Amino acid sequence: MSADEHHATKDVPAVSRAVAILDLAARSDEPLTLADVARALGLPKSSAHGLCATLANLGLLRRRGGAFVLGGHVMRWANAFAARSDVAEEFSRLWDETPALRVETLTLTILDGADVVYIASRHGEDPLGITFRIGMRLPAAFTATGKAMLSTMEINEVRGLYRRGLPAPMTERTVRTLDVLEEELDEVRRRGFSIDDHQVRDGMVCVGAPVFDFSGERAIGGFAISILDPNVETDRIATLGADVIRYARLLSQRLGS
Amino acid sequence: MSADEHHATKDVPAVSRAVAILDLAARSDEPLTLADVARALGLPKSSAHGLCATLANLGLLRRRGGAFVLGGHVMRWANAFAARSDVAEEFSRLWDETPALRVETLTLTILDGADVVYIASRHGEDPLGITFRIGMRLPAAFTATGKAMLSTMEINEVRGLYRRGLPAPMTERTVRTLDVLEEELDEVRRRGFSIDDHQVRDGMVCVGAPVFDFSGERAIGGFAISILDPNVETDRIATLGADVIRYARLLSQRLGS
DNA sequence: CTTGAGTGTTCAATATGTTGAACGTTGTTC
DNA sequence: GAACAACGTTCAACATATTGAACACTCAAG
Repeated sequence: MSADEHHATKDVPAVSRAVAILDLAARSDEPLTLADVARALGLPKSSAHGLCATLANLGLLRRRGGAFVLGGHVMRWANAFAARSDVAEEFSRLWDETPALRVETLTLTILDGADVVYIASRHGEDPLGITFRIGMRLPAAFTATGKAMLSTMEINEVRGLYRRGLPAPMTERTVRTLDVLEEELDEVRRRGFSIDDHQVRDGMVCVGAPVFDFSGERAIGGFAISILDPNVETDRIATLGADVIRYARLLSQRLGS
Repeated sequence: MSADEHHATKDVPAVSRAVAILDLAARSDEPLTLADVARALGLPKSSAHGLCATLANLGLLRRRGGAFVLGGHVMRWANAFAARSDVAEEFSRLWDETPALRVETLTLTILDGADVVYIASRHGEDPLGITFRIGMRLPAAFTATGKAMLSTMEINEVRGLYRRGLPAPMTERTVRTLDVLEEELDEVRRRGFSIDDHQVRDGMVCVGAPVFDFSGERAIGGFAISILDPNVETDRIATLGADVIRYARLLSQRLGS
Protein backbone atom coordinates (compact mmCIF):
# COMPACT_ATOMS: atom_id res chain seq x y z
CA MET A 1 0.00 0.00 0.00
CA SER A 2 1.64 3.24 -1.11
CA ALA A 3 1.30 5.44 1.90
CA ASP A 4 0.28 9.08 1.61
CA GLU A 5 0.08 8.80 -2.14
CA HIS A 6 -3.54 9.75 -2.25
CA HIS A 7 -5.93 11.14 0.32
CA ALA A 8 -8.24 8.20 0.22
CA THR A 9 -5.58 5.64 1.03
CA LYS A 10 -4.57 7.33 4.29
CA ASP A 11 -5.57 5.37 7.35
CA VAL A 12 -7.33 6.97 10.30
CA PRO A 13 -4.32 7.61 12.55
CA ALA A 14 -6.02 7.08 15.89
CA VAL A 15 -7.27 3.66 14.78
CA SER A 16 -3.85 2.62 13.49
CA ARG A 17 -2.30 3.71 16.75
CA ALA A 18 -4.87 1.86 18.83
CA VAL A 19 -4.25 -1.34 16.85
CA ALA A 20 -0.49 -0.87 17.31
CA ILE A 21 -1.06 -0.62 21.06
CA LEU A 22 -3.08 -3.84 21.08
CA ASP A 23 -0.43 -5.59 18.98
CA LEU A 24 2.20 -4.42 21.47
CA ALA A 25 0.15 -5.75 24.38
CA ALA A 26 -0.30 -9.06 22.54
CA ARG A 27 3.47 -9.38 22.03
CA SER A 28 4.43 -8.31 25.52
CA ASP A 29 5.18 -10.81 28.26
CA GLU A 30 4.29 -8.38 31.02
CA PRO A 31 1.76 -5.63 31.65
CA LEU A 32 2.59 -2.41 29.82
CA THR A 33 2.80 1.01 31.46
CA LEU A 34 1.81 4.18 29.62
CA ALA A 35 5.47 5.07 29.44
CA ASP A 36 6.23 1.69 27.84
CA VAL A 37 3.58 2.28 25.19
CA ALA A 38 4.69 5.86 24.47
CA ARG A 39 8.32 4.78 24.16
CA ALA A 40 7.78 1.65 22.11
CA LEU A 41 5.46 3.34 19.61
CA GLY A 42 7.03 6.80 19.58
CA LEU A 43 3.85 8.49 20.80
CA PRO A 44 3.47 11.64 22.91
CA LYS A 45 2.59 10.66 26.50
CA SER A 46 -0.75 12.45 26.40
CA SER A 47 -1.69 10.65 23.18
CA ALA A 48 -0.73 7.29 24.65
CA HIS A 49 -2.76 8.21 27.72
CA GLY A 50 -5.90 9.02 25.75
CA LEU A 51 -5.68 5.95 23.54
CA CYS A 52 -5.02 3.53 26.41
CA ALA A 53 -7.82 5.03 28.49
CA THR A 54 -10.18 4.61 25.54
CA LEU A 55 -9.12 1.02 24.91
CA ALA A 56 -9.57 0.26 28.62
CA ASN A 57 -13.06 1.79 28.61
CA LEU A 58 -13.94 -0.37 25.59
CA GLY A 59 -12.73 -3.57 27.26
CA LEU A 60 -9.84 -4.07 24.85
CA LEU A 61 -7.25 -3.37 27.51
CA ARG A 62 -7.52 -4.07 31.19
CA ARG A 63 -5.74 -2.12 33.91
CA ARG A 64 -3.59 -4.18 36.26
CA GLY A 65 -2.38 -1.71 38.84
CA GLY A 66 -0.90 1.08 36.77
CA ALA A 67 -0.23 -1.10 33.74
CA PHE A 68 -2.30 -2.60 30.93
CA VAL A 69 -2.92 -6.07 29.58
CA LEU A 70 -5.17 -7.29 26.79
CA GLY A 71 -8.86 -7.30 27.69
CA GLY A 72 -11.54 -9.88 27.03
CA HIS A 73 -13.41 -7.91 24.37
CA VAL A 74 -11.11 -9.34 21.69
CA MET A 75 -12.68 -12.73 22.42
CA ARG A 76 -16.07 -11.47 21.21
CA TRP A 77 -14.54 -10.84 17.83
CA ALA A 78 -12.50 -14.03 17.84
CA ASN A 79 -15.60 -16.04 18.70
CA ALA A 80 -17.53 -14.37 15.90
CA PHE A 81 -14.67 -14.87 13.48
CA ALA A 82 -14.34 -18.57 14.30
CA ALA A 83 -18.09 -19.14 14.37
CA ARG A 84 -18.49 -17.38 11.03
CA SER A 85 -16.37 -19.97 9.42
CA ASP A 86 -18.70 -22.62 8.03
CA VAL A 87 -15.83 -24.96 7.70
CA ALA A 88 -15.15 -24.81 11.43
CA GLU A 89 -18.74 -25.79 12.10
CA GLU A 90 -18.56 -28.68 9.71
CA PHE A 91 -15.32 -29.76 11.36
CA SER A 92 -17.07 -29.88 14.73
CA ARG A 93 -19.92 -31.90 13.25
CA LEU A 94 -17.50 -34.29 11.61
CA TRP A 95 -15.78 -34.85 14.95
CA ASP A 96 -19.07 -35.44 16.76
CA GLU A 97 -20.25 -37.96 14.18
CA THR A 98 -17.04 -39.94 13.67
CA PRO A 99 -15.78 -41.80 16.77
CA ALA A 100 -12.95 -43.34 14.72
CA LEU A 101 -11.39 -39.90 14.47
CA ARG A 102 -10.88 -39.53 18.20
CA VAL A 103 -7.55 -41.30 18.46
CA GLU A 104 -5.42 -38.80 16.61
CA THR A 105 -5.32 -35.02 16.84
CA LEU A 106 -7.25 -33.16 14.14
CA THR A 107 -6.74 -29.57 13.11
CA LEU A 108 -8.23 -27.12 10.70
CA THR A 109 -6.49 -23.99 9.53
CA ILE A 110 -6.94 -21.16 7.09
CA LEU A 111 -4.21 -19.33 5.21
CA ASP A 112 -3.34 -15.81 6.20
CA GLY A 113 -0.45 -14.49 4.17
CA ALA A 114 2.35 -17.01 4.57
CA ASP A 115 0.99 -18.31 7.87
CA VAL A 116 -1.69 -20.81 8.80
CA VAL A 117 -4.13 -19.80 11.54
CA TYR A 118 -5.78 -22.54 13.58
CA ILE A 119 -9.55 -22.10 13.57
CA ALA A 120 -10.50 -25.49 14.99
CA SER A 121 -8.73 -28.35 16.72
CA ARG A 122 -9.60 -31.55 18.47
CA HIS A 123 -6.92 -33.20 20.48
CA GLY A 124 -6.96 -36.95 20.30
CA GLU A 125 -6.47 -39.61 22.94
CA ASP A 126 -2.80 -39.99 22.06
CA PRO A 127 -0.93 -36.98 23.41
CA LEU A 128 1.15 -34.91 20.98
CA GLY A 129 3.07 -32.75 23.38
CA ILE A 130 1.85 -29.67 21.55
CA THR A 131 -1.44 -27.86 21.93
CA PHE A 132 -2.94 -26.26 18.84
CA ARG A 133 -4.82 -23.27 20.22
CA ILE A 134 -7.38 -21.45 18.18
CA GLY A 135 -5.73 -18.33 16.82
CA MET A 136 -2.30 -19.88 16.89
CA ARG A 137 -0.15 -19.20 13.83
CA LEU A 138 2.59 -21.23 12.20
CA PRO A 139 4.41 -20.88 8.87
CA ALA A 140 2.28 -22.45 6.15
CA ALA A 141 5.32 -23.87 4.35
CA PHE A 142 6.12 -26.14 7.29
CA THR A 143 2.69 -27.47 8.30
CA ALA A 144 0.63 -30.23 6.69
CA THR A 145 -2.41 -27.99 6.38
CA GLY A 146 -0.31 -25.17 4.95
CA LYS A 147 1.37 -27.35 2.36
CA ALA A 148 -2.04 -28.73 1.39
CA MET A 149 -3.43 -25.23 0.82
CA LEU A 150 -0.30 -23.93 -0.94
CA SER A 151 -0.50 -26.89 -3.33
CA THR A 152 -3.82 -25.56 -4.67
CA MET A 153 -2.39 -22.13 -5.46
CA GLU A 154 -0.81 -20.80 -8.64
CA ILE A 155 2.93 -21.30 -8.48
CA ASN A 156 3.59 -17.58 -9.02
CA GLU A 157 1.45 -16.76 -6.03
CA VAL A 158 3.43 -19.20 -3.90
CA ARG A 159 6.68 -17.65 -5.19
CA GLY A 160 5.29 -14.23 -4.32
CA LEU A 161 4.77 -15.29 -0.72
CA TYR A 162 8.36 -16.42 -0.41
CA ARG A 163 10.22 -13.94 -2.58
CA ARG A 164 12.38 -13.08 0.42
CA GLY A 165 12.97 -16.69 1.36
CA LEU A 166 11.34 -19.13 3.74
CA PRO A 167 10.91 -18.44 7.48
CA ALA A 168 13.50 -19.64 9.97
CA PRO A 169 13.42 -23.45 10.31
CA MET A 170 11.80 -24.99 13.38
CA THR A 171 13.61 -28.37 13.38
CA GLU A 172 16.49 -30.05 11.57
CA ARG A 173 13.99 -31.41 9.06
CA THR A 174 12.23 -28.13 8.23
CA VAL A 175 12.16 -27.22 4.56
CA ARG A 176 14.63 -24.40 3.90
CA THR A 177 14.41 -23.32 0.28
CA LEU A 178 11.68 -22.47 -2.18
CA ASP A 179 12.98 -25.05 -4.67
CA VAL A 180 12.55 -27.85 -2.16
CA LEU A 181 9.14 -26.52 -1.13
CA GLU A 182 8.01 -26.50 -4.77
CA GLU A 183 9.13 -30.13 -5.13
CA GLU A 184 7.14 -30.99 -1.99
CA LEU A 185 4.07 -29.24 -3.40
CA ASP A 186 4.44 -31.24 -6.64
CA GLU A 187 4.41 -34.42 -4.53
CA VAL A 188 1.35 -33.20 -2.61
CA ARG A 189 -0.52 -32.67 -5.85
CA ARG A 190 0.49 -36.12 -7.12
CA ARG A 191 -0.24 -37.97 -3.89
CA GLY A 192 -3.35 -36.04 -2.91
CA PHE A 193 -2.16 -35.34 0.62
CA SER A 194 0.64 -33.42 2.29
CA ILE A 195 3.11 -34.62 4.90
CA ASP A 196 4.83 -32.69 7.67
CA ASP A 197 7.44 -35.18 8.75
CA HIS A 198 9.00 -33.58 11.85
CA GLN A 199 9.18 -30.16 10.15
CA VAL A 200 7.29 -28.33 12.90
CA ARG A 201 8.20 -30.49 15.86
CA ASP A 202 10.57 -33.40 16.31
CA GLY A 203 8.69 -36.66 16.46
CA MET A 204 5.42 -35.26 15.16
CA VAL A 205 4.11 -36.42 11.83
CA CYS A 206 1.07 -34.79 10.22
CA VAL A 207 -0.82 -35.48 7.05
CA GLY A 208 -3.07 -32.89 5.48
CA ALA A 209 -5.46 -32.27 2.63
CA PRO A 210 -7.11 -29.15 1.23
CA VAL A 211 -10.73 -28.30 1.92
CA PHE A 212 -12.78 -26.63 -0.84
CA ASP A 213 -16.12 -24.92 -0.80
CA PHE A 214 -18.69 -24.65 -3.57
CA SER A 215 -16.39 -22.50 -5.73
CA GLY A 216 -14.06 -25.47 -5.91
CA GLU A 217 -11.06 -23.45 -6.98
CA ARG A 218 -8.42 -22.81 -4.43
CA ALA A 219 -8.60 -24.33 -0.96
CA ILE A 220 -10.44 -22.38 1.72
CA GLY A 221 -8.88 -24.38 4.52
CA GLY A 222 -6.56 -27.21 5.35
CA PHE A 223 -7.43 -30.28 7.37
CA ALA A 224 -4.75 -32.37 9.12
CA ILE A 225 -4.31 -35.49 11.24
CA SER A 226 -1.31 -35.43 13.58
CA ILE A 227 0.49 -38.14 15.53
CA LEU A 228 3.59 -38.38 17.66
CA ASP A 229 5.61 -41.25 16.25
CA PRO A 230 9.31 -40.67 15.57
CA ASN A 231 9.58 -43.91 13.61
CA VAL A 232 6.27 -44.07 11.81
CA GLU A 233 6.14 -46.65 9.05
CA THR A 234 5.42 -45.85 5.40
CA ASP A 235 2.22 -47.86 5.30
CA ARG A 236 0.86 -46.03 8.36
CA ILE A 237 1.44 -42.73 6.56
CA ALA A 238 -0.39 -44.11 3.55
CA THR A 239 -3.31 -45.14 5.75
CA LEU A 240 -3.44 -41.75 7.46
CA GLY A 241 -3.15 -40.12 4.04
CA ALA A 242 -6.15 -42.01 2.76
CA ASP A 243 -8.06 -41.00 5.89
CA VAL A 244 -7.20 -37.34 5.63
CA ILE A 245 -8.19 -37.25 1.95
CA ARG A 246 -11.49 -38.94 2.76
CA TYR A 247 -12.39 -36.60 5.60
CA ALA A 248 -11.23 -33.46 3.81
CA ARG A 249 -13.44 -34.52 0.86
CA LEU A 250 -16.34 -35.09 3.21
CA LEU A 251 -15.86 -31.58 4.63
CA SER A 252 -15.61 -30.18 1.10
CA GLN A 253 -18.77 -31.98 -0.01
CA ARG A 254 -20.69 -30.55 2.90
CA LEU A 255 -19.51 -27.11 1.87
CA GLY A 256 -20.89 -27.61 -1.62
CA SER A 257 -17.75 -28.68 -3.43
CA MET B 1 -18.91 6.08 32.97
CA SER B 2 -20.17 9.67 33.01
CA ALA B 3 -19.61 10.78 29.46
CA ASP B 4 -18.29 14.24 28.62
CA GLU B 5 -18.18 15.16 32.27
CA HIS B 6 -14.51 15.82 32.20
CA HIS B 7 -11.96 16.09 29.39
CA ALA B 8 -9.88 13.19 30.54
CA THR B 9 -12.75 10.74 30.54
CA LYS B 10 -13.64 11.36 26.88
CA ASP B 11 -12.79 8.47 24.64
CA VAL B 12 -10.96 8.93 21.34
CA PRO B 13 -13.94 9.00 18.98
CA ALA B 14 -12.33 7.31 15.98
CA VAL B 15 -11.30 4.37 18.15
CA SER B 16 -14.77 4.03 19.67
CA ARG B 17 -16.28 4.12 16.21
CA ALA B 18 -13.86 1.53 14.88
CA VAL B 19 -14.69 -0.81 17.76
CA ALA B 20 -18.40 -0.26 17.15
CA ILE B 21 -17.87 -1.28 13.51
CA LEU B 22 -16.07 -4.45 14.56
CA ASP B 23 -18.82 -5.24 17.06
CA LEU B 24 -21.39 -4.76 14.31
CA ALA B 25 -19.46 -7.09 12.01
CA ALA B 26 -19.23 -9.67 14.81
CA ARG B 27 -23.01 -9.53 15.35
CA SER B 28 -23.95 -9.58 11.69
CA ASP B 29 -24.91 -12.77 9.87
CA GLU B 30 -23.85 -11.42 6.50
CA PRO B 31 -21.13 -9.20 5.08
CA LEU B 32 -21.73 -5.51 5.73
CA THR B 33 -21.71 -2.80 3.09
CA LEU B 34 -20.46 0.70 3.83
CA ALA B 35 -24.04 1.85 3.67
CA ASP B 36 -25.03 -0.77 6.27
CA VAL B 37 -22.31 0.44 8.62
CA ALA B 38 -23.17 4.13 8.15
CA ARG B 39 -26.87 3.47 8.72
CA ALA B 40 -26.53 1.14 11.68
CA LEU B 41 -24.09 3.38 13.55
CA GLY B 42 -25.41 6.76 12.43
CA LEU B 43 -22.13 7.75 10.79
CA PRO B 44 -21.56 10.00 7.76
CA LYS B 45 -20.77 7.86 4.71
CA SER B 46 -17.34 9.36 4.24
CA SER B 47 -16.46 8.65 7.89
CA ALA B 48 -17.66 5.07 7.55
CA HIS B 49 -15.63 4.81 4.39
CA GLY B 50 -12.42 5.98 6.01
CA LEU B 51 -12.82 3.81 9.09
CA CYS B 52 -13.65 0.65 7.13
CA ALA B 53 -10.78 1.21 4.73
CA THR B 54 -8.44 1.60 7.68
CA LEU B 55 -9.75 -1.52 9.43
CA ALA B 56 -9.37 -3.47 6.18
CA ASN B 57 -5.80 -2.24 5.73
CA LEU B 58 -5.04 -3.38 9.29
CA GLY B 59 -6.50 -6.85 8.72
CA LEU B 60 -9.38 -6.35 11.14
CA LEU B 61 -11.94 -6.37 8.35
CA ARG B 62 -11.76 -8.24 5.09
CA ARG B 63 -13.42 -7.14 1.87
CA ARG B 64 -15.73 -9.69 0.30
CA GLY B 65 -16.75 -8.12 -2.95
CA GLY B 66 -18.06 -4.72 -1.96
CA ALA B 67 -18.83 -5.73 1.62
CA PHE B 68 -16.88 -6.38 4.80
CA VAL B 69 -16.46 -9.29 7.20
CA LEU B 70 -14.28 -9.69 10.27
CA GLY B 71 -10.64 -10.27 9.45
CA GLY B 72 -8.14 -12.66 10.96
CA HIS B 73 -6.11 -10.08 12.86
CA VAL B 74 -8.45 -10.41 15.83
CA MET B 75 -7.13 -13.94 16.23
CA ARG B 76 -3.64 -12.61 17.02
CA TRP B 77 -5.08 -10.82 20.00
CA ALA B 78 -7.34 -13.71 20.98
CA ASN B 79 -4.41 -16.09 20.84
CA ALA B 80 -2.33 -13.76 22.99
CA PHE B 81 -5.20 -13.29 25.41
CA ALA B 82 -5.79 -17.03 25.79
CA ALA B 83 -2.08 -17.86 25.93
CA ARG B 84 -1.55 -15.22 28.59
CA SER B 85 -3.76 -17.14 30.86
CA ASP B 86 -1.61 -19.47 32.93
CA VAL B 87 -4.65 -21.37 33.95
CA ALA B 88 -5.39 -22.31 30.35
CA GLU B 89 -1.91 -23.76 30.02
CA GLU B 90 -2.30 -25.79 33.18
CA PHE B 91 -5.65 -27.02 31.91
CA SER B 92 -4.00 -28.31 28.75
CA ARG B 93 -1.32 -30.04 30.75
CA LEU B 94 -3.91 -31.62 33.04
CA TRP B 95 -5.73 -33.00 30.01
CA ASP B 96 -2.55 -34.40 28.49
CA GLU B 97 -1.56 -36.12 31.71
CA THR B 98 -4.92 -37.55 32.77
CA PRO B 99 -6.39 -40.13 30.35
CA ALA B 100 -9.29 -40.74 32.75
CA LEU B 101 -10.55 -37.26 31.95
CA ARG B 102 -11.10 -37.96 28.29
CA VAL B 103 -14.57 -39.42 28.53
CA GLU B 104 -16.42 -36.28 29.53
CA THR B 105 -16.19 -32.77 28.20
CA LEU B 106 -14.07 -30.35 30.23
CA THR B 107 -14.25 -26.60 30.14
CA LEU B 108 -12.50 -23.67 31.71
CA THR B 109 -13.92 -20.21 31.89
CA ILE B 110 -13.15 -16.82 33.37
CA LEU B 111 -15.66 -14.29 34.61
CA ASP B 112 -16.23 -11.15 32.58
CA GLY B 113 -18.94 -9.04 34.14
CA ALA B 114 -21.98 -11.29 34.51
CA ASP B 115 -20.83 -13.64 31.75
CA VAL B 116 -18.38 -16.52 31.62
CA VAL B 117 -15.95 -16.61 28.71
CA TYR B 118 -14.59 -19.98 27.59
CA ILE B 119 -10.80 -19.89 27.48
CA ALA B 120 -10.18 -23.61 27.12
CA SER B 121 -12.23 -26.68 26.33
CA ARG B 122 -11.69 -30.34 25.62
CA HIS B 123 -14.55 -32.27 24.18
CA GLY B 124 -14.83 -35.79 25.49
CA GLU B 125 -15.61 -39.03 23.75
CA ASP B 126 -19.26 -38.83 24.69
CA PRO B 127 -20.90 -36.19 22.49
CA LEU B 128 -22.73 -33.32 24.21
CA GLY B 129 -24.53 -31.80 21.27
CA ILE B 130 -22.98 -28.45 22.08
CA THR B 131 -19.55 -27.15 21.19
CA PHE B 132 -17.87 -24.82 23.65
CA ARG B 133 -15.79 -22.58 21.46
CA ILE B 134 -12.99 -20.46 22.88
CA GLY B 135 -14.34 -16.94 23.23
CA MET B 136 -17.90 -18.14 23.60
CA ARG B 137 -19.90 -16.37 26.33
CA LEU B 138 -22.77 -17.56 28.48
CA PRO B 139 -24.48 -16.07 31.52
CA ALA B 140 -22.42 -16.95 34.61
CA ALA B 141 -25.53 -17.48 36.75
CA PHE B 142 -26.59 -20.46 34.63
CA THR B 143 -23.31 -22.31 34.07
CA ALA B 144 -21.46 -24.63 36.44
CA THR B 145 -18.22 -22.69 36.08
CA GLY B 146 -20.04 -19.41 36.59
CA LYS B 147 -21.83 -20.55 39.71
CA ALA B 148 -18.53 -21.87 41.06
CA MET B 149 -16.86 -18.50 40.57
CA LEU B 150 -19.81 -16.47 41.84
CA SER B 151 -19.80 -18.57 45.00
CA THR B 152 -16.36 -17.21 45.88
CA MET B 153 -17.44 -13.58 45.60
CA GLU B 154 -18.81 -11.22 48.24
CA ILE B 155 -22.59 -11.41 48.22
CA ASN B 156 -22.91 -7.66 47.62
CA GLU B 157 -20.79 -7.95 44.52
CA VAL B 158 -23.03 -10.74 43.24
CA ARG B 159 -26.08 -8.60 43.99
CA GLY B 160 -24.44 -5.73 42.14
CA LEU B 161 -24.10 -7.85 39.02
CA TYR B 162 -27.78 -8.70 39.05
CA ARG B 163 -29.37 -5.53 40.38
CA ARG B 164 -31.52 -5.40 37.28
CA GLY B 165 -32.44 -9.06 37.45
CA LEU B 166 -31.09 -12.23 35.90
CA PRO B 167 -30.69 -12.72 32.13
CA ALA B 168 -33.42 -14.38 30.08
CA PRO B 169 -33.69 -18.10 30.91
CA MET B 170 -32.28 -20.64 28.43
CA THR B 171 -34.39 -23.66 29.47
CA GLU B 172 -37.37 -24.46 31.67
CA ARG B 173 -34.94 -25.23 34.47
CA THR B 174 -32.87 -22.03 34.29
CA VAL B 175 -32.65 -20.08 37.53
CA ARG B 176 -34.86 -16.98 37.29
CA THR B 177 -34.43 -14.90 40.44
CA LEU B 178 -31.59 -13.60 42.53
CA ASP B 179 -33.04 -15.20 45.68
CA VAL B 180 -32.92 -18.64 44.12
CA LEU B 181 -29.44 -17.99 42.75
CA GLU B 182 -28.23 -17.01 46.23
CA GLU B 183 -29.62 -20.25 47.64
CA GLU B 184 -27.82 -22.17 44.91
CA LEU B 185 -24.56 -20.37 45.75
CA ASP B 186 -25.02 -21.27 49.43
CA GLU B 187 -25.32 -24.92 48.37
CA VAL B 188 -22.22 -24.63 46.19
CA ARG B 189 -20.21 -23.33 49.13
CA ARG B 190 -21.52 -26.12 51.36
CA ARG B 191 -21.04 -28.91 48.85
CA GLY B 192 -17.80 -27.67 47.36
CA PHE B 193 -18.98 -27.93 43.78
CA SER B 194 -21.65 -26.36 41.61
CA ILE B 195 -24.29 -28.03 39.45
CA ASP B 196 -25.89 -26.89 36.22
CA ASP B 197 -28.75 -29.33 35.91
CA HIS B 198 -30.23 -28.57 32.49
CA GLN B 199 -30.06 -24.82 33.09
CA VAL B 200 -28.08 -24.08 29.91
CA ARG B 201 -29.26 -26.95 27.73
CA ASP B 202 -31.89 -29.62 28.17
CA GLY B 203 -30.34 -32.92 29.03
CA MET B 204 -26.91 -31.50 29.83
CA VAL B 205 -25.61 -31.73 33.38
CA CYS B 206 -22.40 -30.01 34.43
CA VAL B 207 -20.49 -29.88 37.67
CA GLY B 208 -18.00 -27.15 38.42
CA ALA B 209 -15.50 -25.92 40.94
CA PRO B 210 -13.54 -22.70 41.35
CA VAL B 211 -9.86 -22.40 40.45
CA PHE B 212 -7.63 -20.18 42.58
CA ASP B 213 -4.13 -18.87 42.07
CA PHE B 214 -1.53 -18.00 44.64
CA SER B 215 -3.55 -15.12 46.03
CA GLY B 216 -6.14 -17.69 47.10
CA GLU B 217 -8.92 -15.19 47.51
CA ARG B 218 -11.53 -15.10 44.84
CA ALA B 219 -11.55 -17.58 42.00
CA ILE B 220 -9.63 -16.71 38.86
CA GLY B 221 -11.43 -19.29 36.80
CA GLY B 222 -14.02 -22.02 36.83
CA PHE B 223 -13.46 -25.61 35.83
CA ALA B 224 -16.34 -27.90 34.78
CA ILE B 225 -17.12 -31.42 33.68
CA SER B 226 -20.14 -31.81 31.43
CA ILE B 227 -22.23 -34.80 30.39
CA LEU B 228 -25.40 -35.40 28.40
CA ASP B 229 -27.63 -37.50 30.59
CA PRO B 230 -31.22 -36.40 31.06
CA ASN B 231 -31.76 -38.87 33.89
CA VAL B 232 -28.44 -38.80 35.67
CA GLU B 233 -28.47 -40.44 39.08
CA THR B 234 -27.60 -38.66 42.30
CA ASP B 235 -24.59 -40.81 43.03
CA ARG B 236 -23.17 -40.13 39.57
CA ILE B 237 -23.39 -36.41 40.30
CA ALA B 238 -21.60 -36.99 43.60
CA THR B 239 -18.85 -38.89 41.82
CA LEU B 240 -18.46 -36.19 39.17
CA GLY B 241 -18.54 -33.58 41.94
CA ALA B 242 -15.67 -35.27 43.75
CA ASP B 243 -13.75 -35.41 40.48
CA VAL B 244 -14.28 -31.79 39.62
CA ILE B 245 -13.20 -30.70 43.10
CA ARG B 246 -10.07 -32.82 42.84
CA TYR B 247 -9.05 -31.54 39.44
CA ALA B 248 -9.87 -27.92 40.20
CA ARG B 249 -7.70 -28.23 43.34
CA LEU B 250 -4.92 -29.75 41.26
CA LEU B 251 -5.11 -26.79 38.88
CA SER B 252 -5.15 -24.40 41.82
CA GLN B 253 -2.13 -26.06 43.43
CA ARG B 254 -0.17 -25.73 40.22
CA LEU B 255 -1.03 -22.06 40.18
CA GLY B 256 0.38 -21.61 43.66
CA SER B 257 -2.76 -21.81 45.72
C1' DC C 1 13.65 13.43 55.58
C1' DT C 2 15.00 15.49 51.23
C1' DT C 3 15.90 15.36 46.52
C1' DG C 4 15.60 13.83 41.92
C1' DA C 5 13.84 10.94 38.27
C1' DG C 6 10.21 9.02 36.12
C1' DT C 7 5.56 8.38 36.03
C1' DG C 8 0.49 9.72 35.06
C1' DT C 9 -2.77 13.50 34.26
C1' DT C 10 -4.68 17.85 32.61
C1' DC C 11 -5.80 21.53 29.23
C1' DA C 12 -5.69 25.38 25.68
C1' DA C 13 -3.32 26.37 21.37
C1' DT C 14 -2.52 24.43 17.19
C1' DA C 15 -2.44 20.99 13.65
C1' DT C 16 -5.28 18.03 11.32
C1' DG C 17 -9.11 14.61 10.91
C1' DT C 18 -13.99 14.74 9.77
C1' DT C 19 -17.58 15.38 6.77
C1' DG C 20 -21.10 17.76 3.47
C1' DA C 21 -21.41 18.30 -1.11
C1' DA C 22 -20.51 16.69 -5.37
C1' DC C 23 -19.52 13.24 -8.51
C1' DG C 24 -18.81 8.55 -10.65
C1' DT C 25 -20.47 3.82 -10.70
C1' DT C 26 -23.64 0.09 -10.46
C1' DG C 27 -27.83 -2.29 -10.51
C1' DT C 28 -32.81 -2.31 -10.90
C1' DT C 29 -37.06 -0.96 -12.93
C1' DC C 30 -39.88 0.45 -16.63
C1' DG D 1 -31.95 1.70 -23.61
C1' DA D 2 -33.10 5.33 -20.33
C1' DA D 3 -34.03 6.86 -15.88
C1' DC D 4 -33.61 6.55 -11.20
C1' DA D 5 -32.00 5.13 -6.65
C1' DA D 6 -28.51 3.72 -3.91
C1' DC D 7 -24.05 2.90 -3.57
C1' DG D 8 -18.81 4.09 -3.10
C1' DT D 9 -15.31 7.68 -3.55
C1' DT D 10 -13.08 12.23 -3.37
C1' DC D 11 -11.68 16.68 -1.33
C1' DA D 12 -11.44 21.45 0.86
C1' DA D 13 -13.67 23.98 4.61
C1' DC D 14 -14.45 23.65 9.18
C1' DA D 15 -14.90 21.40 13.63
C1' DT D 16 -12.22 19.13 16.80
C1' DA D 17 -8.55 15.81 18.19
C1' DT D 18 -3.77 16.00 19.36
C1' DT D 19 -0.08 17.32 22.07
C1' DG D 20 3.62 20.43 24.44
C1' DA D 21 4.00 22.34 28.61
C1' DA D 22 3.04 22.23 33.14
C1' DC D 23 1.88 20.05 37.21
C1' DA D 24 0.90 16.35 40.75
C1' DC D 25 2.28 12.01 42.39
C1' DT D 26 5.24 8.02 43.54
C1' DC D 27 9.29 5.72 44.51
C1' DA D 28 14.20 5.10 45.09
C1' DA D 29 18.62 6.84 46.55
C1' DG D 30 21.42 9.33 49.61
